[in-house]
Amino acid sequence: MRGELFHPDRGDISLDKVLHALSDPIRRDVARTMHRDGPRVCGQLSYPIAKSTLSHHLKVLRESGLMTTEVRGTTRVISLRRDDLEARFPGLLDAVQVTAPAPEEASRAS
Amino acid sequence: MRGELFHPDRGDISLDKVLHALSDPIRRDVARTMHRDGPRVCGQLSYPIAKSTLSHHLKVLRESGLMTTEVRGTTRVISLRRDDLEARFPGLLDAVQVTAPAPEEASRAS
DNA sequence: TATGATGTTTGATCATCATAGAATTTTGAA
DNA sequence: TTCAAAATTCTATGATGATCAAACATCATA
Repeated sequence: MRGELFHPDRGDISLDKVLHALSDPIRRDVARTMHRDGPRVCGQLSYPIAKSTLSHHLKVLRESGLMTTEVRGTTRVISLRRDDLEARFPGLLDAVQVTAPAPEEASRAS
Repeated sequence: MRGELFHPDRGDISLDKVLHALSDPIRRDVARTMHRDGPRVCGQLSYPIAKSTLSHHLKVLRESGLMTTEVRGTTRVISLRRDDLEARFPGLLDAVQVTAPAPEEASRAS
């Protein structure tokens, strides 16, 4: 936990990686939570998975360019890179229901 | 090639599967081509991959709900399920640059 | 009924991924 | 300095995934 963590520059955020990151429901939920509640400390996230697994998901989110991780003492604050994503892929966060009204999982459609 | 091919109902199209399907650049390009040129015959698609690999990608696209495959004699006509996708996940196809101006790969952003 | 054209399916291989437990790193506080 | 808390990294494993070559199925037509 020495050097700085990798974050891609805005212009280097790739659609391939972003879509792959978003294809996992837990990662989408983390993104949604960051959007809804603002920056979070990792420990405040709770999912039925091991800590190391969550850590892996956070790494995928960070390296894809979806969020930033800021080291604050012994904790880490994660935030959605909303502006960068909106600039690079307008409408995407809305479309995947990260930012969005999106009440229940199954939006009536058919 | 006997029975009918599986296509999920509009309401059963899952975001997980759609995003996974779209996370591959070849599959995104197939979707973009269908949108730009209308329904295509598979053989008109040309990528530097084996036929069987392309067939696999088309299956992923079809089973995710992104396109339909219609058997026409010895060929198959594939089409983008634009309306279904728009109804289920508004703005998604635009955001992932399937339907969109999207001139070059690297949209100036940073 | 052969034959060719169009795709798919099968079988195999190598890579990537989600997952978890254990060990490790870092920091803050007793 | 010792210890607890927070989170990552390491290591391993089972599941998917992308890929290709070869075999197969279907249809149209000579």
